[in-house]
Amino acid sequence: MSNRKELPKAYDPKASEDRIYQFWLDGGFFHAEVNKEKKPFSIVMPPPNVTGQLHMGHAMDSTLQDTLTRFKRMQGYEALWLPGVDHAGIATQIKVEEELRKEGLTRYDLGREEFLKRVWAWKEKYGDRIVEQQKKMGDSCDWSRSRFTMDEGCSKAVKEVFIDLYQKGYIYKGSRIINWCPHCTTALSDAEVEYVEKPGNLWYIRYPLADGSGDLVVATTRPETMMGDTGVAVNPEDEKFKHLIGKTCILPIMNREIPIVGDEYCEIGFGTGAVKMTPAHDPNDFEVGLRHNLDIIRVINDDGTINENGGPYNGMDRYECRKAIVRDLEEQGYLVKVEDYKHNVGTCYRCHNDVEPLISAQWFVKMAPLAKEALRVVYDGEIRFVPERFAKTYTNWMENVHDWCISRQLWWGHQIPAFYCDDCGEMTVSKDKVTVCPKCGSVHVHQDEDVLDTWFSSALWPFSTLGWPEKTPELDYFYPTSVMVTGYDIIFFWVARMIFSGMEQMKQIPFKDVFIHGLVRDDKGRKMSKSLGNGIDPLEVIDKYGADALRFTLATGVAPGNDTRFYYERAEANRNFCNKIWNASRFLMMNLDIDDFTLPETLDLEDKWILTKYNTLVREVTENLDRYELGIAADKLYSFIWDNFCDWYIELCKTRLTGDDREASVRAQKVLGHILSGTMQLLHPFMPFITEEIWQALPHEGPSIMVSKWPQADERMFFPKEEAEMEEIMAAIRVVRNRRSEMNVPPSKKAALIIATEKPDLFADAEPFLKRLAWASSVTVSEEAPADANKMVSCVTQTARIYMPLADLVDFDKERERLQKELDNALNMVKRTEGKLQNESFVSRAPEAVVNAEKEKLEKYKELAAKLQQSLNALQ
RNA sequence: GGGAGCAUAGCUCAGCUGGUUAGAGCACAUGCCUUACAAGCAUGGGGUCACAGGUUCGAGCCCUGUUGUUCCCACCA
Repeated sequence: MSNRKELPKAYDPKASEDRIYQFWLDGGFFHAEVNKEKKPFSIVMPPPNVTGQLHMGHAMDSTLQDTLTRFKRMQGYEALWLPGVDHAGIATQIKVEEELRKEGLTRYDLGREEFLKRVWAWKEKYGDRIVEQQKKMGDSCDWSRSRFTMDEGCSKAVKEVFIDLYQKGYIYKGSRIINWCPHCTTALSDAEVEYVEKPGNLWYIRYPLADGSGDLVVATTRPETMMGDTGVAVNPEDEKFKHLIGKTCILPIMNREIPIVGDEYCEIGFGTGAVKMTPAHDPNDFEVGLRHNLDIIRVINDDGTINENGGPYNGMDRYECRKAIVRDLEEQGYLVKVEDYKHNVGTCYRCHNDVEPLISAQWFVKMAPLAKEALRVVYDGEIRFVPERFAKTYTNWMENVHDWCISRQLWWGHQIPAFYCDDCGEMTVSKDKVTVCPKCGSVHVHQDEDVLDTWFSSALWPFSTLGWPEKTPELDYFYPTSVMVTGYDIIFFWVARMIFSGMEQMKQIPFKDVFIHGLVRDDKGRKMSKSLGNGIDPLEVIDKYGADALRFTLATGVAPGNDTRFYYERAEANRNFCNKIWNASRFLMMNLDIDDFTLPETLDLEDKWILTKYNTLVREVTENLDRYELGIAADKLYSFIWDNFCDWYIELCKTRLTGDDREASVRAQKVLGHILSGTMQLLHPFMPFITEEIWQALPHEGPSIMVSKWPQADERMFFPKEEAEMEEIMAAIRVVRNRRSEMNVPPSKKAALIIATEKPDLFADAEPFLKRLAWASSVTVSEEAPADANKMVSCVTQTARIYMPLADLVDFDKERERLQKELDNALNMVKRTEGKLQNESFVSRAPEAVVNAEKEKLEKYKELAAKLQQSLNALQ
């Protein structure tokens, strides 16, 4: 017996995971180096926010990336998974400001420099938290190469790119309508605005014509902007209003005379047909204003209050103002009517407050020239989206992309490297700090106060993390990266921007494949969110069921790119799977007295069967993983391990392991060990901890399963004939079990089996299996049915008629009925298959293999039907 | 307005380039403490693959349309 220590009955992830992770770290197995002997495989991790705490989305991201990385590493690639953290401008600044507020302070009280010190301190304190959580997931990142978007190298890359794009004329500063968040007090890009349908009103307001000849009614959802109205637009083709173009009307409350202009933008028949124009607070009005030279009057402050242009409403909050102005309009008789109206309101993706469109001087990236290459590489298939449909999401967006507003009125981030002379107003864009104005020589120079959009630095992530702008060996070796793994929710924010940045700076794609996954939702299909309080903490799941169970849950049962719901029941099922694996290996350990798993010269029938299944599994799992079909690969592993290996092969081996034949026992141990350790290797990318634990406990070569060589399908280990024969035995076992179960015969009640078959040797050799797995007291094999068959229970497979003398338990009328039903079924199949084969066009057009399979099928059903008929006759 | 996804067992979902009698987990029913595992074993019930056409020798899968549903983009006041 084994001298190894007794293993506990259930797998305990807590006892293993931290220890194993530390073992991997100590072994340096996560580290990747430039190694010309090997092919590179690289993934840069989408950097989680420094404010962050691991959530299910990260857990999903991690699982997929780690699975791919571990797979490729075992396949012999130099596999780099490069981790990092994002400074997350707005999110982090908000967090620190909240902290300050508790002390009764604002960032302005501290001043920029002091405030930034506080943020850095905060980053030091919380920045590693998520890393610790990623380690709990088992992530095999090269932590020695971890990066931060605001570290020295990344900051250098940011400046370099800014200046490059500025010099090419792709970055410019201009006054345009931008999305402004009054809560975060910063500009946002279009991508950072989320539109939410909200119930609102449509207010109809009367604007009297200046010449007193009548009035004009406009409809608006935003009456609080009307102090900024500088015109009214009507469609030039509109018969109703045509004659008013060129005239003026009086803006109520403000009593300002404003022009009526004709513009196509105004749709005939929509609303009242006349639209108030507020160029400072609406992008469309702004465009119309440009065409007709309308004044631009801004009425809303950065903090969402009304400014001095707002007349009586000066100082009011925008929503207060809305109420006040509606009341005033009504009192003064200008309000014609109010309708309920559902409309989409832009909200800030960080704080979810309503965004205010307003005119402001900001920095922009001109997108048209950059989009061209970014589109080409996807059209041409240089970059491939998996699943493919996301390529369309990407191209649709990129084809219609607007210029990117990149300046943010924040302090936390990369400060824009533009310098202004206080004396002559000259602007200088420079990598190095400018202290003297190059135009007038003044020393009164200050840097632009604004910082860049967080996504500006993320856009450079695939090359900035590898050392760019320096020409490092890492950059040369690992770039372009192999695959980008991320959720579909950040295709626009991030994937799109990495692609055009990569093309512009590196002249090379940043990654070959984009592997897109969906969102993890709660059990009711809702998005997990803080406000709903329905988020499930991955660490809690790990605590309860183990990291392997969590990973397996996230990797299976979902088609690529689709959303998935998280159920504790699924994690539990996968925990049970861990336990199953654990007990299978425990079983082997208890029966193990050899030191190596080299396959024996002689293989038994069941060995050939499992080896055939196993080698098919190796081949398929490898193919599936290569095609990013992780769920399919995992499913195959699950059913191989549970069904083929545990439920059948281990049971079949028990005869040899418990028998007296030493040679036979050794053969079984070798094959068991060979398959189990190979299976652990195949499963390792999905379930790294338990597979390592088991692999270490078994005889093995090398320091760790994670650097062991990925199994190869062995062409000499496919035995189709024996595979089929074994399955004939299994079919017999199943059919006996089935009959016994129907008759409620307990396993303790054994029965003699009398088998009539054309393959007596095969079934005679299977006697131990039949005894053990079909509860046979004895097995008699012959070519003919017994004479007293009519007094026995019978069951039939394609190759055998099996009789059990359990006559006392059986109602022979029912028995006949059952056999007749089975016979009818078989005859139906024969008919169906014959029909197919008699179909001339099927035979001539279907591939030969399909036709042959159909012929085989026909033969089998014919045999089955014949046997059923014989059994039935015996009962007459 | 544009684009995309989904609709398969009671529930949640797989089903890869069309090819055996459509699968899994959970739930359900029956019988089992069979010396790896009751977090287990054995057996079973349960599906006109949303609907209607079409292509094909063959359709859950491809095409067209319909219905329901979800999401993304655009943002008509």
